[in-house]
Amino acid sequence: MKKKITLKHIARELGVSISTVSKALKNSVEIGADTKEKIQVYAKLHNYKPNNIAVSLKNKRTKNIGVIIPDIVHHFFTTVLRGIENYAITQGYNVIVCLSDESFDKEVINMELLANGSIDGFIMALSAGTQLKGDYNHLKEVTEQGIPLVLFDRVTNEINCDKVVINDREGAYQAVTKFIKDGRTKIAMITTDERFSVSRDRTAGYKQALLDNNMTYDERLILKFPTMEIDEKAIEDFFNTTQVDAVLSVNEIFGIASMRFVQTIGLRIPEDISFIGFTDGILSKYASPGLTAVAQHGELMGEIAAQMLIEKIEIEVEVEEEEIYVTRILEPTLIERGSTRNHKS
Amino acid sequence: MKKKITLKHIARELGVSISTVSKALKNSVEIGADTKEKIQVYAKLHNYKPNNIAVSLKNKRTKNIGVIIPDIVHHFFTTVLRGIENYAITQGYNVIVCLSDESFDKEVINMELLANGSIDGFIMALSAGTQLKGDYNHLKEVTEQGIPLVLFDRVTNEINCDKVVINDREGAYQAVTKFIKDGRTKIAMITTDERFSVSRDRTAGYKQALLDNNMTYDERLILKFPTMEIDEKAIEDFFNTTQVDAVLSVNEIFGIASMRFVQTIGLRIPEDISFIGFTDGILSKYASPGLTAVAQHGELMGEIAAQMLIEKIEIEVEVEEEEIYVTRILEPTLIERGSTRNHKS
DNA sequence: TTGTATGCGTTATCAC
DNA sequence: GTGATAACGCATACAA
Repeated sequence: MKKKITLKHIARELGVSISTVSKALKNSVEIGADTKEKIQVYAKLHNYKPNNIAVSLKNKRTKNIGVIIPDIVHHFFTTVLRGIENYAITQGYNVIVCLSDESFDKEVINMELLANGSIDGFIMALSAGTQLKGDYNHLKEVTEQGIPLVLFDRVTNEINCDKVVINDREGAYQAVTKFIKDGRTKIAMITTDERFSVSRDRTAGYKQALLDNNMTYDERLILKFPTMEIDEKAIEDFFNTTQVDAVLSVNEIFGIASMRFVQTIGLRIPEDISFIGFTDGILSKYASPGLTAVAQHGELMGEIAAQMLIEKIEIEVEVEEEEIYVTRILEPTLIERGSTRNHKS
Repeated sequence: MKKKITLKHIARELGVSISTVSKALKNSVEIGADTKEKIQVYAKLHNYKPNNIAVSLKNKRTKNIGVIIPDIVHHFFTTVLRGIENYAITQGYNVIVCLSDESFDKEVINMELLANGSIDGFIMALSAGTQLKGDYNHLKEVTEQGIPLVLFDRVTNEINCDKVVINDREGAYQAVTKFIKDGRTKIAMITTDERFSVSRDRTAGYKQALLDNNMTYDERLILKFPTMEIDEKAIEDFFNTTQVDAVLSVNEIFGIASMRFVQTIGLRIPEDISFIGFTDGILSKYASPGLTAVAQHGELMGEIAAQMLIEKIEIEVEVEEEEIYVTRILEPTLIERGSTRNHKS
């Protein structure tokens, strides 16, 4: 077991001082060519690498970014995480991942833990619990400490920080507009509690598109779940009692489950009923027929979030004045698959 | 912007020494009740929390565990990661995630980066690149430095360390046995290069089951891809030219894609052809029909890996003697869905 | 050109 | 009971 070597070891072995070694390894011009050579050779030979922790303590920079997401077994978050990781690594940052598990308490605990020096900044999507509770003090504390924060996807206006979201409203609007163009007249929406920012915005877009096309907004065509948890029974009841010819779903699971069910009761997709789901994920792609989806560009979102965060981390905030925070809004894209087709043609 | 408070601040404010503050906050009996009280109150009020980095430097323990996986947008790894995170958090550990992106080079870079003091131990699944290359020096170096390592799922015999895998061979054996019991006679297998440990073992189980049932092992019934990358065209060619009535797939993507294709050419599942896929994931569950799957119990695997790792981290390795490494083998479970059914009944 | 001293925030040993 | 001091590994301002 060969332990890690430190500057001190090298200094002792070579009979020089620690600072000489330190400078030599940074190729400082202060050090004589021969000593530098000697030290560098020795370091390479013994595979010297500076201790990250010591460097962090000294520099007050960890080169770690903390990511807190509600759930990792969720294709969209996973996609964002990949984007974050990809960009972070190019800038020499590591990603520390914590799961809030949709719980307010876990979110708070994880955040406090990481905020004690482990990370240089946060990227996060709010947990369901936090959104339902509406308590953002843990976020406020972090930002007040001067720790940069970027919120993505599930955000709140209560906090002043950089944000990156997709235009959920526009995505829903486009989807419904497409249904209408295709000749659909009874357009349903499967959504969740309005306290979830994404559901609120998507429902707003749905409604707007109907009104802009002189169609009526009918509450009975809305199937609303309290959480993101799927309830197959409710879906069955809904489709058994409600006549619809198009369905927009706030996530792909609801959409896929609905497609499966209506197929079992003899409806044809897309002839009798067509579907569009948010969050173009792996399920949408491999469903039969494929589920037309509003793509959220998770990977891009992650890259942008990481970019915004690292930028904030690296500009020395000498100016204590009013910070400028921006919200990047990405445009969604409709990915057409077998679950939609022109009704009249 | 209220900066983080340190022991030094408290000491200065209260006119005591730093060590007194440190002890008081640890409730040391050495400190007088009143000073202790005073200090604790002040600390609570100003929300003092020790700086993780400084503690790490002092203790030579980071309370971080490094996880290196090939890909995060992959349901199985994601599941394992959740298991790791769940357990780690209960023990006060954070998870630092790095993606090797199936590349040998990235795996090496990430590993070296984290090994320089950022983490107390590693949990990882080998990248495709590493397996194909067969070069495990980066793992050797880490273990030689005394950093605990747990390998899961994609492992190698070249490295002495704790491992946790499922019994891939047995999983395949069970699947094929079921096909045979159901009266299937032309059982195909979709797999990848044999240098991937999982493919090798699963193929071995497939072969063994055939032989044990006095059936012939026919190379022509094997569709082998060079990597885990899907090639839809090859799948189409295979099913267009080969007559089979059952298919075992080493992953769910290959299985799902195959099911979709055979349905388009008019075959009925499971009447004409039945399917079983490895890695029970979200796709298997939501496919039509559902894909019968060999469940790998990723979350459990992650928990066990984390448990093994943390145990190794926390036992002081005073005894330099021969380490005992164990390999935990989890038994797979067959999850039956619509893609299989008794052929003869 | 090289070395000394100091500090990052904490803990632990030892002296008072 | 309390505090000074050293140490973790590194970086750097300042001496020599």
